Amino acid sequence: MGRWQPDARGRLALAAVDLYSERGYDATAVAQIAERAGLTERTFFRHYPGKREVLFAGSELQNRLVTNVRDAQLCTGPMDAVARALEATGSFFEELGPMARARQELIDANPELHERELTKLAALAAALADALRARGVGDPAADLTAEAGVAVFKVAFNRWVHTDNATTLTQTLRETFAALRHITADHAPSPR
Amino acid sequence: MGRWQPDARGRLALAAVDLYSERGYDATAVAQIAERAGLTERTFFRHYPGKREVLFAGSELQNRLVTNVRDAQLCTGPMDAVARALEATGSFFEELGPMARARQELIDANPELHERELTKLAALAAALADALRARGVGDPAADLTAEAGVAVFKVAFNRWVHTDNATTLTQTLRETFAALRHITADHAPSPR
DNA sequence: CACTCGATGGCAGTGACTGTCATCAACAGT
DNA sequence: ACTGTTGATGACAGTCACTGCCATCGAGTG
Repeated sequence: MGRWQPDARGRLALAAVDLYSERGYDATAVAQIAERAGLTERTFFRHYPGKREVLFAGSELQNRLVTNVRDAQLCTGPMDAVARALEATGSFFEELGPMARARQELIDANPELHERELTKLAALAAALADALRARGVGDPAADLTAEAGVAVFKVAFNRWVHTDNATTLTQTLRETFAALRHITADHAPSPR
Repeated sequence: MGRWQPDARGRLALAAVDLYSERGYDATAVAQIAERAGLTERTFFRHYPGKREVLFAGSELQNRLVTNVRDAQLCTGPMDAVARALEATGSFFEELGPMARARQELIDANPELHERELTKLAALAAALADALRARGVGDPAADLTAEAGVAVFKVAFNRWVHTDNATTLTQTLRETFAALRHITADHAPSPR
């Protein structure tokens, strides 16, 4: 057996989420997280670069999206590629189920965490735009498609997460993309 | 004459921007800002809630946008209202001229500042969505229109700020809205 | 057995931010 | 002119996130 208990990182994450839920994010000190995990504060910062990052560690969503966009059929337009890539991630969240909702409650309750989420979504948009450029989409179409796609995701996810599970996230995403299509179709160019 | 020099807040802002530009944001301590302004660190935090907020103090852009959306003609669709409200703010930035670019350079050089900017844009989207709902726009159309509008603004502003002033921001916004219209028009509903 | 390596502890330090109380000119009312 | 209040500031101690540096010590390696 090792000199230390296994999976220090996982224990830290568990302790952090528990404490954030129990006493609130602000009222939780890093030293308390470390103590509950049987470690020291210094070790916490060896596993996570900050207090917030425990809740934003993975990059699986971004990886899936980029892969999906890269592997999309060549005939599809940029918005189709992004839309289908996003819709394909619905299962990702529905597997997590109530975990995703609990996490989102934590984030919504803290401006600092909400801010961190926005930068994660911005990174996602940047990665999507890069994937589109790799498909030959030019500028500013690549950035715009990525940003618009993430905007749709924001609205759809927010709607899904605050609804008592009648419709799936994938379905909500489809409807939101359709709504964007209608909204922009009504929009006429501004007169000079 | 008062007991103190006038406009403490303004002196703090000036000192902060100067120091951020000279030594960088991270290398500048709040105590140094206060010292240059002839004040103490404690007083800085009485005028600004944090080190970042010096660069994000005003809310004039948001006020203008909300007013413009509220006063838009009733016959215009939601996206038209948002598009024209945004295009009307072009003059706001062009009056500021090179100040806007210098500020953006600072922000782009620091992830912490960039993060703050994202939450300001998110607040702007929320305010736009509220203004749309006040016009009778329902959900999720209000949120979606606001988020899409802000997405367009992000791309257009980024493009304008990194270009040597050939075209105006208003013009860039018009083109970007047109690009969004083309991109979404090509997008077909996903097959079930 | 010696040697290295990797994960951790310990500890001091910096800097952002807060709570609290003291100060003191300006101002209002009498 | 006297007095009480107010408002912006100074002064100071304290908390907490985060960092650098060095020590420790079991586990693998030769």
